[in-house]
Amino acid sequence: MIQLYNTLTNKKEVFRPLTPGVINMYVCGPTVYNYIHIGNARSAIAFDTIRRYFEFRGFKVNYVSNFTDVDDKIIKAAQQQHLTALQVADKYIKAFYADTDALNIQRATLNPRVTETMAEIIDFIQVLLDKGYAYQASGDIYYRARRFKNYGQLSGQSIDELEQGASQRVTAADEAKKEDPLDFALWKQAKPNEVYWQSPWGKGRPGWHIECSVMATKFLGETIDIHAGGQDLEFPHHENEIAQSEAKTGKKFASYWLHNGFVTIGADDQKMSKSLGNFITVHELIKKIDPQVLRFFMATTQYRRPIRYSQENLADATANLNKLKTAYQNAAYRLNSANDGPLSPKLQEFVDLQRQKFIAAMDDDFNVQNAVMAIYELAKQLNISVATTGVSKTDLLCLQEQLQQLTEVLGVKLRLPQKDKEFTNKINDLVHQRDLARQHHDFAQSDSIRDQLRAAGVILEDTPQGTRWKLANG
RNA sequence: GGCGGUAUAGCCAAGUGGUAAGGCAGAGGUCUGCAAAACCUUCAUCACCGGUUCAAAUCCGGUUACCGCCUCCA
Repeated sequence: MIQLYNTLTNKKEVFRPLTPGVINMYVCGPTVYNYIHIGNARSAIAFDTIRRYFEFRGFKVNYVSNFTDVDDKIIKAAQQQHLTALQVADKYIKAFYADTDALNIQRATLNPRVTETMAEIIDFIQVLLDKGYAYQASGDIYYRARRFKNYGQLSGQSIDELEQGASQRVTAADEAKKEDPLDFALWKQAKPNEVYWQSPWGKGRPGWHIECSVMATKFLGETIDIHAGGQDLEFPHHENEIAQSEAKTGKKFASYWLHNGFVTIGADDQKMSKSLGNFITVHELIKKIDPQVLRFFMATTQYRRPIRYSQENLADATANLNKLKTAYQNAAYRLNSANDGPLSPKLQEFVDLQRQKFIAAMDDDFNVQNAVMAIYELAKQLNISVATTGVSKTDLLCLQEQLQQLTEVLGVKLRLPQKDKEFTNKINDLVHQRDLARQHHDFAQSDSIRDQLRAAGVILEDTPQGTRWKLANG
């Protein structure tokens, strides 16, 4: 039984998809005018991990995440870079895939783009106009927020309080066109030299909120199981999506709303955001650190909690990940000399127990902190087994496989890429020379070889089964 | 002003009534020619005040601090 914290009700609820065994999930994607920063990555990692867990539990997940490929920021970037809006979008979509692939984020089932969904967006707006939920105002189309009786249900805001907040601000030029400050744009009239689409209301482009309503309902149906995104989207973006979608279909838009916490940075733990300018792009960061470390760092924090970005926390994550990788690799080395034999029932029982604990923790709103404990238990037992005389290959493989499977749910790979054969032979040769020196108690010579290898990034470890080696950088 | 979220050891963090999981770092030990890796041992009364209770980090009331949303932002 999986429980999710539903932002719509502010409660943990038992998760029941509309169709048993199938999950339709929509995650708000990025506006592609820049490289994604690690806050964006956090969101992608959080929901990728959730998706992986659902799949681990046997669900089929239809995972749709959009690209906002036309908006003010893109148009501005295009003008600055002397490119078309389309070219800017294409460039950063490509970069998005490069970054997310490095972070082992599975590709979505579908990544629809706003510019490829224009006909449906126009139709959708037309329905809202026909139903009286929208109105024209000098070329723009706005949504009548007050007309939608449940407006504010997701964010827990009362309409009047919102109005109070809004009233403190200076009214912009566009505000004057609206009937009510709460209203938001569905369609914006094109300004000179802007990219535009032809509509029944003239040349223009969609407002920000409408695209997600259209794409979610188009590709996943009028009622979807899970709608997800960052906490900053809860209001007004998701609130407006509900208003648009439910006004059109008369049906519940999404059963469960999930919102991930922010990445914070600096002494005062400020939210990392593009508007504050305090962001670090994935593109730059993964030049300096192993993308798997970033993945591990973010995937091992429960999705609703904030993540404090700091060198210390990153170093912590590195150490923890290395611990797991080392256990996995040491087992791989030990397998060469392990005995054949049946699986020990006691070990089987232990492994099953850890797996159950992992599942119980993840079932509880993806409590990854508790889930990861089972992973550490497996790694510890693996280390103990590796050091046990006469351990069977079967036992080692059972532990190793389970460790691998559970970390893979977090999107973290423990298995190393194949090393170059020529390189491997060269190292093995030196290791052999060192072993000979050690046999003759020529420790000056053996230590010299070890130092030489260390300088080359190869670390030697002597075990009762012989000398194993690994690369310093993992 | 409204709404929401946090506050547990140097750091990350679990824990929703029964006397503080786990990881990193630190200290000590075992193993090793020395290392490395690993294993073992050790390390906190839970922001503050008051209340309920045989018993509270956990429930109730209040206070403080920090963060976020209400405007484009994952």
